[in-house]
Amino acid sequence: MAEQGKKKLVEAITPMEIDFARWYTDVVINAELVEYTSVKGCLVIRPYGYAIWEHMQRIMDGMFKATGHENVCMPMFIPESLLQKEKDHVAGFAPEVAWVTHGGAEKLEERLCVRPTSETLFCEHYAHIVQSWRDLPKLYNQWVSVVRWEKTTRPFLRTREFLWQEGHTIHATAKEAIAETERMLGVYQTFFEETLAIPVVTGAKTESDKFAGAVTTLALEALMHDGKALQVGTSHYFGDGFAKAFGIQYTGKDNQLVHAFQTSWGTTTRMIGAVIMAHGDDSGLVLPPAVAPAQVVVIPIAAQKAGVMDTANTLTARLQSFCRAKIDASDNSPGWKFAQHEMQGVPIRLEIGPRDIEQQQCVLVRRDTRGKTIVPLAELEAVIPQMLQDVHDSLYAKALANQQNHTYRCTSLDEIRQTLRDNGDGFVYAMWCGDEACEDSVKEATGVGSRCIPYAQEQIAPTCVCCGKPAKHMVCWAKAY
RNA sequence: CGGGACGUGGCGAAGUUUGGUAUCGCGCUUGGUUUGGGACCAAGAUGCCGCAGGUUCGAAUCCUGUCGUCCCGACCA
Repeated sequence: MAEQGKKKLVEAITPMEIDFARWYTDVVINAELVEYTSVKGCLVIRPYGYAIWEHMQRIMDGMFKATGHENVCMPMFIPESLLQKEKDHVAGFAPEVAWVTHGGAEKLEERLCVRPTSETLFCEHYAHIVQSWRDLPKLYNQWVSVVRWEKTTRPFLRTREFLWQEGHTIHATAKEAIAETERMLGVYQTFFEETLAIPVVTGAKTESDKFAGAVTTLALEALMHDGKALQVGTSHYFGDGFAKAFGIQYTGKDNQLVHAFQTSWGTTTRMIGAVIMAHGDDSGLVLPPAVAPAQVVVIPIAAQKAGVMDTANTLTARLQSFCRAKIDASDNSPGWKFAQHEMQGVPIRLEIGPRDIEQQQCVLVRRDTRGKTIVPLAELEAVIPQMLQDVHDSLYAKALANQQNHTYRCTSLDEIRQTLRDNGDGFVYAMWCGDEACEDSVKEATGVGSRCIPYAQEQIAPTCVCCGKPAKHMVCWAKAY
């Protein structure tokens, strides 16, 4: 009874098993990542959520710089006539753009679209600055927000305004541009594995699922706890289609005037959603150490007892010389703090109280396993970095095991239905003839859609899972966000 | 954009059927006692009942519209 009274005080998180969607929203709110505003799909990213984004940004931006990219910043507005220049592109995006029609009280002669993506702006710019083969390549990236007037919205996963990075590169040859598309997919994959501890399936999108205006779209798909796929990054090869539409030509070494070849690639704040749904549990967020705003939280026990706060403060300063550490000196009870920092996914909790000080030790508790270790204070410099690495490694291993346990290989539509019913949602690997009608039929019949044609191809069967004609590819199918 | 649910101090709810003084719990503030898994006592503060119209002597409650949130579908990073 007393326990029941206590539980009522706890900010309830709906258990995943009961309702995964509610679990997700409970976590984003209770971990203080976002706050709703009065505009649908436009959320406040709160300091804790934004700090996670800043770490993602910092690390990824370093990877872009290391591969020779420069940051730029394009305007937010695109004149309608500019957006119209590439017909597939405009057809893809027109349904979800927001328009500016007035400046103050004056109606604009030409309405301006709020960028849903910036290909057209980059193209206009490239048309001006690219004249010679000596001007190529240009390897640009920008960190901005874009607006897409989505009908249904969910924090981080689908918002009307979202933060992202969009890389836009232009090259002399198709070969170079294709290599860039693949290289950046690889950069993303490394980032997901080594920074976010999330395994991904990489491959090409099918024709029907390509980016509007692209020749090919490469994508990274991650599997969430509920067995649904989340597209967490894309890398597009445009050929010279945009260059032709926008008149981007250069004079080659042979004095011939030719069109240039382009790419674009992007990742968004959706990655925060991926972290939540790939690592989180019923106590809240579980953050990979690389992007955790605090990697260690110090919790003084019996803080007003002589020496405790002094020791805790000194210890925190010491930790800060080799990791991101903070102290929770609020007057909440220790139990409250434990729950709060678990909710926020802090990788390691360090408890220090009178008993520990007497013994010159402290208690370390890992967020992911809740494993407790008593460690001599003198050994923290060695123990904590190792523990952070262990947390990362076991998060990755656990996510990978989850992905593998929920990856099914099927040879018929019935088998797909049966497997999903018996084992829950996940990735379904099955063969495909390449016909769009079959792609649609699979979705219709089983509920899973094509996510990508994985690079890691397997010969599961000689024939299409749907029509029985000779198969061209193995496709990764899944229910998706 | 279709189907369903819901908007009441910061949060979660009761009150709406049957119109009549705005309720409860948590949180917050101040003081004190506490502190190894969401502490306790005392005293306080906080409401245009989502918003706009309408009906009525009187609306949180009835009617119309609108905005937002959640869930399920179709579309999308």
